[in-house]
Amino acid sequence: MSVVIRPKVTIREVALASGVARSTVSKALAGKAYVRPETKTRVIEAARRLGYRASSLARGLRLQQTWSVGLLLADVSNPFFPDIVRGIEDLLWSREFNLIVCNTDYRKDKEAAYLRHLLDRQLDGLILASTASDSDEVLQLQEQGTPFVMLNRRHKSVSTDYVGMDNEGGVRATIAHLHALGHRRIGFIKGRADSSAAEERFQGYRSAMRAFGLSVEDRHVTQGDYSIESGRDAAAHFLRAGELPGIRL
Amino acid sequence: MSVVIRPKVTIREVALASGVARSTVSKALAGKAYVRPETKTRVIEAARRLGYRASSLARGLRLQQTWSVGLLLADVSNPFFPDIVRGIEDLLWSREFNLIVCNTDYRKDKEAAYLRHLLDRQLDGLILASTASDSDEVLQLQEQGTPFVMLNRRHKSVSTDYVGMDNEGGVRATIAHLHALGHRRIGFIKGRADSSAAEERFQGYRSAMRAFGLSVEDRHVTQGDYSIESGRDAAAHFLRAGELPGIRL
DNA sequence: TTGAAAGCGCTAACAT
DNA sequence: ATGTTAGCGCTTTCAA
Repeated sequence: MSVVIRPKVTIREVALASGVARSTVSKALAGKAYVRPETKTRVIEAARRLGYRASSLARGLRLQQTWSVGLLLADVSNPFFPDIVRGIEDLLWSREFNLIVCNTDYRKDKEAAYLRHLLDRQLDGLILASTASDSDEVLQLQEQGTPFVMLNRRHKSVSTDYVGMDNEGGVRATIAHLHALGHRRIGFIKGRADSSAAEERFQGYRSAMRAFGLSVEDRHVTQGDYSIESGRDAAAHFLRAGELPGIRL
Repeated sequence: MSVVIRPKVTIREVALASGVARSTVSKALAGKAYVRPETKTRVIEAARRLGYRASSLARGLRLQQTWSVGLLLADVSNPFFPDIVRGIEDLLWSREFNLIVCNTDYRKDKEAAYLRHLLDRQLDGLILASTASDSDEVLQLQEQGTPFVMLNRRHKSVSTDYVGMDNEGGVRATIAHLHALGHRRIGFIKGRADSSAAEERFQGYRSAMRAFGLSVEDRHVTQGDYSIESGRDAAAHFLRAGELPGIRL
């Protein structure tokens, strides 16, 4: 088997083929600036014939753009995330941008390493969906001027763009519901300590309990970490204690 | 609020700061080639102090590399995929490569468009997990010389690298199991027509049925498309027909 | 309307 | 051991 090595055709070949300068090819293809219609069609035709596609590496270096955004999340295989990834990717696709997916495993070091790595890549934007609430890197990002959004996580001191859900309100509604059903001993499994979302949910629990005149007892609150195992452990804990919690979060 | 614009520090700054040429900085940082130890530490120190990080855009253009691989799949939010994405990303992370995730929605046109797009990006490799078995683009890929692997899908005419599961054997084992349990009327919901995996599974169904001396009846075979809806429709179909299928695939 | 030249930031071949 | 030069492929002044 002989392998056909077909060198990628560059703007140079198109220029040669259509008898104009490289800069003219660029203009003709970009569609802006003055180019004689006749020249323009000739260039476009040559480009088509040669199968020319501009190198995004070269354009990127020149324009300082990558048409890519990075998404930092804890773990794509956590069922919480795929729909989010999907939604983001859909929008990016429509804009001809690419999505780079990064799993941080809830680890600060991995997250920081990834962030550094992504900065080298000069991505056009970053979506942070797994950042610890006290991450220093977020601060650096802001200084660096890289556009980014926090997703479902807030930074505890730095003010940033943020998209998220009403964690506190959600838990309050849940507890109101259980209360309406007549439940009074309502337990709570906390999320990771460094998650602002977990913190907000716990706030919701406490304020709702207080609002209903129920006391928050230590034995009704356990610590989880969003994993299946920690949920099972917490449930077992409640059962062993002879408690049947009305809510598992 | 004044925004601090801190220009990205380039190799030039490091060269200036350490009093050597840009090429020397490059060598010193790369760690190969001859550089006097003293010079080397001076350069490294300057780089550290200035927070220098080489632009991967510039390096990429020069080295014709992107340290990225693209993954084409039907839909990340299909529960089949997240674990695969996760596994791929884990390996890439360890090699300091990035993963670009692309949803094709089982659409040939979207897949082709994405493929073109990814070729412009000059990715270092591609993983095709959603390609129709008769895609022309696969052929082009091969001619272009871009390294790629087919995942769970085979091309019907082109021979490529391939990673997949034993579709036929899996279904045969399933049917053997049902048969051992005493079932005789065994139905089958086919996957998408353009999927080699679906084809292999159906082969497994037919050969296993034959092996057990069971006839494959039209009313026991329906067409699905991997969506929840199509599964529900097929199940409803069987139930309406007064059949209780022993297998839903 | 077109082309020549410069430059994005880097690495490698080639002097020195 | 270090520096000079060229060039990756593109876009954008600027000049013609």
